[in-house]
Amino acid sequence: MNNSLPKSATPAGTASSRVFDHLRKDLVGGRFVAGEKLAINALKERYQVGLSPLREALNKLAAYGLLVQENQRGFRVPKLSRDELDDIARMRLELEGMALERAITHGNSLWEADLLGAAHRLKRADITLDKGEEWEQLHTQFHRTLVAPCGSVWLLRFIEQLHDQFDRYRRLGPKMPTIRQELDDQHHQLVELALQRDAKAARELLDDHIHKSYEVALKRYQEHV
Amino acid sequence: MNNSLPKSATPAGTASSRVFDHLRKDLVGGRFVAGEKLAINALKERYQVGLSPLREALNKLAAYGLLVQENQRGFRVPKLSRDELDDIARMRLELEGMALERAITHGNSLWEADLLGAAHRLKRADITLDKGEEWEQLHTQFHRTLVAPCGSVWLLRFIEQLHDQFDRYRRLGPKMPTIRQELDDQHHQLVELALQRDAKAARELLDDHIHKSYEVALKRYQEHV
DNA sequence: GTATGGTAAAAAATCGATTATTTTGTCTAA
DNA sequence: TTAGACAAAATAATCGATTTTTTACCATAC
Repeated sequence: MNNSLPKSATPAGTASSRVFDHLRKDLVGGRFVAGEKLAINALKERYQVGLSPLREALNKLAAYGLLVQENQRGFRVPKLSRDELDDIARMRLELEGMALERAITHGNSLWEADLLGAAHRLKRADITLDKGEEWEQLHTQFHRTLVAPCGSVWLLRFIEQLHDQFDRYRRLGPKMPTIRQELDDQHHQLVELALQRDAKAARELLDDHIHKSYEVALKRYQEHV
Repeated sequence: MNNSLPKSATPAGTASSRVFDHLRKDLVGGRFVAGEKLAINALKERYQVGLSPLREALNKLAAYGLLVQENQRGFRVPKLSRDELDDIARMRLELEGMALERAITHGNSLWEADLLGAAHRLKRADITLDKGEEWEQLHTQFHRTLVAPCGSVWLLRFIEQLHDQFDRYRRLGPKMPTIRQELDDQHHQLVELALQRDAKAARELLDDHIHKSYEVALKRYQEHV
């Protein structure tokens, strides 16, 4: 019997995990305003789920740091602050730099292929497509691939968390084409340096890359307040 | 009217947050066997809560990394592995070292007082009292205090997470009095070096401290398997 | 005017029961 | 004996309703 049919609208997984993924994307993408208190009943409607799976997702997001939970008074979207942005950027510098050096040491030829693929897909991405969501997806994937073979699951976990937090700032405003091009170029330079196994140069470039992204994020934050 | 009476058994907070705290302690303290599948109904009994708050707590713990959640098949206690222990210890070296240097730079006299207090309470702790739980509490608190003024909330968050993970290994077996004494001494030496603002020496000592703790944890893990 | 207290409405948290999925056990056919 | 099919049991996930707590509003006293 053929059980492999797509079953139409069964995206696999529980209602809770689906709403978690969706909410996470929306929080990182700035679909909620920082500091806002979440109206659970409205979210039920918005995501078409019941209360239980929704609350489970909210609890997970709170533990993950994309929400803050106050006992007996629900969930809110964390406030943004200059201090926190600085903190996040600095931690990205430290942790991603560390991870990149390790990745260049350990990464094999499969990694090289993945990296080339991820960079290529990112370049090809249609930035106009639904609010740049496809580009965002591929951009995240590229940075994930870059550090993937660092050998530490905890380091990767922290980096992913920081990325989500950083993007809350970076994605506050619309795309900035000029600086955008510069950052895109750096992605390819990063791949080259990685393939050449030049850990030192790669780390310096990544530092610069994060620094430039930080400037973008900071500007958007300041315009946004 | 006097509303400030203790209200006997009202430890404040929601059922969910209470069971979260309790479960976290039990998971870190090794009250569950690694790899074990959690029987939710049994937990309901054990912690005297309903299904909803219990599941919310489990979801938070999964996001925090003290449980693994598999869609449609509940929660289990994460397995232990040599590789992961190595990873955790290495990350502790990196992150706590970084945090300690920053703390020594930024910490003020209030911090000095807190640190002395935490070290003193740790020394005074009755290690025989209920399975050393009081000592564990104070030990955690000491290490938290040590790095507290590092200036990065994310760094502190990651360090706390790593501590919980590390303790799953360290607390596998019973106390080892010989090495225990050596580690206790180091706590006081750390305070001294911190007060002297000798960041370099302090970091080296902390490295050694974590290294020794790692040896303990590794031995316990190997005996435990 | 400000503060205090009381009530109604809203929202959060929790419960009890239902539904969906996985696991277990048994039987049958090769 | 073993693989597969099926049913029954166990467990996970979700729903709908209830309970608890907070918030908003208004009246009264100082």
